[in-house]
Amino acid sequence: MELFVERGYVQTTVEEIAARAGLTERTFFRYFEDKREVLFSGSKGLEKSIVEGIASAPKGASPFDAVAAAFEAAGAELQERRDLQYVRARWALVTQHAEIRERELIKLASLAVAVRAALHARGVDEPAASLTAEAGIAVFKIGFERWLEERKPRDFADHIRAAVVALRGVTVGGDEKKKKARSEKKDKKDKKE
Amino acid sequence: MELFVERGYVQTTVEEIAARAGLTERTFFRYFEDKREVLFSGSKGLEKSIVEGIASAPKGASPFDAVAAAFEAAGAELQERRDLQYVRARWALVTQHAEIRERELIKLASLAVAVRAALHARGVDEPAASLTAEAGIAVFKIGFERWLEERKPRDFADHIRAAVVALRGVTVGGDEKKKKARSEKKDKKDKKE
DNA sequence: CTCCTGATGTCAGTTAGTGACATGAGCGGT
DNA sequence: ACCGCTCATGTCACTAACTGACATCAGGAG
Repeated sequence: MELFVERGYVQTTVEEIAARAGLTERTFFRYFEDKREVLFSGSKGLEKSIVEGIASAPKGASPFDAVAAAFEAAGAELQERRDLQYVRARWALVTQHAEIRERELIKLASLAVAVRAALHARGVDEPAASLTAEAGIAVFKIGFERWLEERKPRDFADHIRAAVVALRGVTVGGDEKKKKARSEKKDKKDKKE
Repeated sequence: MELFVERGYVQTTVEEIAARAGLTERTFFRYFEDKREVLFSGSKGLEKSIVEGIASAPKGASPFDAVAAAFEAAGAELQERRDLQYVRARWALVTQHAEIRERELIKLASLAVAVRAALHARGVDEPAASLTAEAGIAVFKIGFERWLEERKPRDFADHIRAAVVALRGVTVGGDEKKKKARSEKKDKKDKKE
C-alpha cells in the first residue's frame, strides 16, 4: 500500500513490491495469485465472520433479517480492526482502477455464494436463498459506500440498517396493490431509524 | 468463439484469434481493449435497451416495477437476437474462468450505474435509486441463470417475474411486523404467476 | 551427522498489452 | 491525372505479469 500510494498502482511493479517486502518476485507469486490479490488478504476472514453471523442468528429470524444482522456485525468488526486511513486508500484504488474493481466484485460474488450456502444450512430454499444473498450484498455495498462518504465515518451498522429499510421501501408495492401501499408506508417507517 | 470452443480459452492466444479473423494482433487490440472484451460486444446494446425501457415505462409505475419491466423486455430481445447455442457456450466460459466472470460482473456493475441514472431521470432519489438498481440486477442475474438452466429455455420474462415475486417475498417482514406477515402473504401471492 | 522437507532463489520462457513509426488505400480538391 | 490528406492497418520493439524447472539452503527428526 505504501508503494501504491507513493507511485500509483499501475506504476508499481510486482518486482518493486517484492523488493520492499524483502522477497523476490517469484516468492510474491507463491503467496498471491496475482498482483491484485495483495489487496484482498482480509476477504477470507470477512466472509468467515459473516457466515458465522448468519449461522448464529436466532432461530425465529427471517432469512433477510439474519443476513442483515450478520452484515451489521461484520461491519462493526471491520471498523475496529482496520485503520480508517488504510480503508480509504484501498477504496480509492478500487474506484480508480477497473482492474481492481473487477476483483472486488468477484470477491463480493464469492461472498454471495457463501451467504447462500449459509442460508441453505438454515433451511432456506431456492430461489429465496439466492435472492436474499444478493439483496444482502447490495445492502452491504451501499451501506459501505455511504459509510465511507461521511467525512468522519461513524457507525457502519447504522448505514446497513438504513439501506435495509430503503430496500424494503423499494420492493414494496406488487402487482395487486399498486395504488395504496406507497405514500403512507414510506413516510412512517423511515423515520424510526 | 470457434477457437475458444476448439482449444479452450486460455490456450487460445490473441495472435490466433487475430489470424482467424484475418488481422494482426495489433489490430485486434485496436478494436478490443483486451482479450476478454471480445466476449462482450453486445453489452453496450443491452444496456441501451434497458435504459430506454426504464425511460419509457408508464409514469405511474413504481421504480422497481419500471426496472423489472425493462429487464423483461431486454430479456425477450436477447432471446430473439442471439443464438441459444452461442449464449450457452459463452455462459460456459463465464462460469469456468474467473478471469471472464470478473469482466461479466463489471459489466453488470456498469449496467447498475446506467439503471441508477435512468431512475434519477424519473425523479427517484437516493438511496432508493441505487437499491432499486441493485435489486433489479440481482433479479436479472438470477432470472437469467434459471432460464439457462432449463433444458430447452422458454420464456425469459417468466423467470424475471418469478424472481421479482421471490424478492418481494424475501424482503417482506420488517422490524415492526415480524410475526404476522410471513405465512399468509407468501402462499397467496406466489400462486398467481 | 545425515537425510528429508519445505521455503526461497535463479533463470528462461510465454503472452498480454502498448507506443512509435511505416505503409498504403481511398478520397476530395484542383 | 495528380497531389496531399486521413484513416486503417501492419511492423517492430519493449514492458511487465505470470509460469515451470531446477538449484539452494535452513531447520528438524532420527
